[in-house]
Amino acid sequence: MALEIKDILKKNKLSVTGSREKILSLFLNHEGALSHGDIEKKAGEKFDRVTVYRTLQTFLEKGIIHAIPTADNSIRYALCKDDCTEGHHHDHHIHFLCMHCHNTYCLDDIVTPEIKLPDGYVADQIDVLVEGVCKNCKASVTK
Amino acid sequence: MALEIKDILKKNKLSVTGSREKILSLFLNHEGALSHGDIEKKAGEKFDRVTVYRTLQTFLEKGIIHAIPTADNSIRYALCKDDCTEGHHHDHHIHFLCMHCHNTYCLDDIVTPEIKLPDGYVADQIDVLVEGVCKNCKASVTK
DNA sequence: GTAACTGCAAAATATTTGCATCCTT
DNA sequence: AAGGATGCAAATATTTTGCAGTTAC
Repeated sequence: MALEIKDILKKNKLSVTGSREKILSLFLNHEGALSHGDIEKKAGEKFDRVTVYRTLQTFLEKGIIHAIPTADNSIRYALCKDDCTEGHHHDHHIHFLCMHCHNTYCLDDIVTPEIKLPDGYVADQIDVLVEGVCKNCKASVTK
Repeated sequence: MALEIKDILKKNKLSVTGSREKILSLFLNHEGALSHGDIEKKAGEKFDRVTVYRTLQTFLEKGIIHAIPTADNSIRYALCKDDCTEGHHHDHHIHFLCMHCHNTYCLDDIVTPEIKLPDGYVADQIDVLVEGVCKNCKASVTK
């Protein structure tokens, strides 16, 4: 796992530092998306808050993670798939926000939205946020 | 128009005050969504910033407006249709963010998304944000 | 060794809260 | 008249910036 982390950083022409390894490992070991606050908490008191801001910004610019705006105005971040490059993504994202465990899942390559726009509107990118109950929580709730 | 504004406030059991009339009129006279900053600017220097916060909060709670989270982390607000009540909406929203004029349009009752979730995921609410070029800008750009 | 990264301090910005005053009903 | 809304001041929270010291390559 540690090797994978270093590889991702090197592939993106980033120097391998403790904070980057730590923050990237948080994403790799967490199914779902993380908020800035989540990352600060999970990283312990080891890193300055400013470093978290700057690391997330760097990861965003490199396309390692992407931002997910949610209805409660708390931005979450999640790992991008390999085909996300240089901060640009393919033309649609599907995210699922579980009302039960509050995890955010990226379902990008699982479903495809069909959006019929009115005449005259041209779509360039589509972001879908679905709120509901995720697979894991559903399983634990209903037997 | 002034009558309509008062009616909306009264229908929602809100007292009719200058700031509420002014802020509500901004929404009624603007096709698209407004950010907190937009509202402060358009309202001129007449209202305290705190009043804008509190008025938007009140309108949100009454379901007069709803919040639209966007990828750049700037929340916008837009009028709700009549069937939005008490801060709860129907189960899907479609918003269109124009990359040209930067307006945000609500297309709620125009299109219906078809989202096929993986097994085990249960959807409760669906929010769609489409980025592209709106009808008005398309018309002005292409002859 | 050099360029880049980090932590600290501080500035800038955004949001919330308390309270006295004013306005709506 | 009474309850609610507003403005002001101030407290909090969030995000950004500058710079000196440290680390990666």
